[in-house]
Amino acid sequence: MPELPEVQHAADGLGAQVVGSRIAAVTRLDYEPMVETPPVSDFCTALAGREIRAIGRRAKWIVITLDSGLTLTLHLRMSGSLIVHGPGEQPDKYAHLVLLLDDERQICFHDPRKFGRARLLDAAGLAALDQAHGVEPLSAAFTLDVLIAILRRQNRMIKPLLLDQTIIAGIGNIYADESLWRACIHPLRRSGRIGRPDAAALFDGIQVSLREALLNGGSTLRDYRNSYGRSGSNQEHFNVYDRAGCPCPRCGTPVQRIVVAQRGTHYCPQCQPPP
DNA sequence: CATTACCTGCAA
DNA sequence: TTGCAGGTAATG
Repeated sequence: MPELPEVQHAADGLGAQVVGSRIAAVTRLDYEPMVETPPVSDFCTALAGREIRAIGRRAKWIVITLDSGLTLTLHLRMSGSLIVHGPGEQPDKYAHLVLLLDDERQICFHDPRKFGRARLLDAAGLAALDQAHGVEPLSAAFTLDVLIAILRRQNRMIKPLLLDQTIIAGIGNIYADESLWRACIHPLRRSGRIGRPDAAALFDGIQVSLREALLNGGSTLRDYRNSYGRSGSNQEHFNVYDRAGCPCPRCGTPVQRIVVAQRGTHYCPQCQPPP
């Protein structure tokens, strides 16, 4: 579920609540595959007693900087959320990882599908995580010329390209569809055949879709909640995502749903002409 | 590039 | 009961 806007919002909300707090202990870890590295016992030991210095985001990873020099990184995958519980509040059965803070609050990694992952990284591990991902689409490094270079160099179907985290980081199925609709580009078009005007429209479409979602607190289809346990509202602003059969907001043509790269894909057959 | 697997809940 | 879901890694 969570894509860039949801992960950013989750990270911001978590940071506002727990930066400066200290992790007393890991009090629950009932699904060990969630921790990819280091071994679970080391993971728990290294977290105990550490102060949270900062919380940010890289791609779809939440990045938690600790006072030990290590960095806790969390990926929400499809159904994860991070919620701060008050003292004594009992986490439900989906809270597979719980960090108890020294003021008795608890950071709960809630994830019904158990796809979420955690890594505790040293500086080299953090650098490797960074290098494994592409440009941040809301950063100054992402310019129209950078996007055009990507489109030319890759020359593959535009939708799978947008979903490839090693090229551009943070776009997922929702915002790929929404960005392409804004740019009037068909999801099957080859990126190498997208000219400068369409690339400029895509550049704007990506940034507008992501920024709007961020302002709306992200999109909640089923599981996503922010760090206060609240849903986002951006799903009320979808133009095409999850709206098969509904009228296109621009021209009224019914939105079509096809499958591209094994993902449900929504577009307007009138505004986004086939290649 | 396509397919499958990882998990569970929920809607059809 | 079946199929589908915001993501990604591991296979042919």
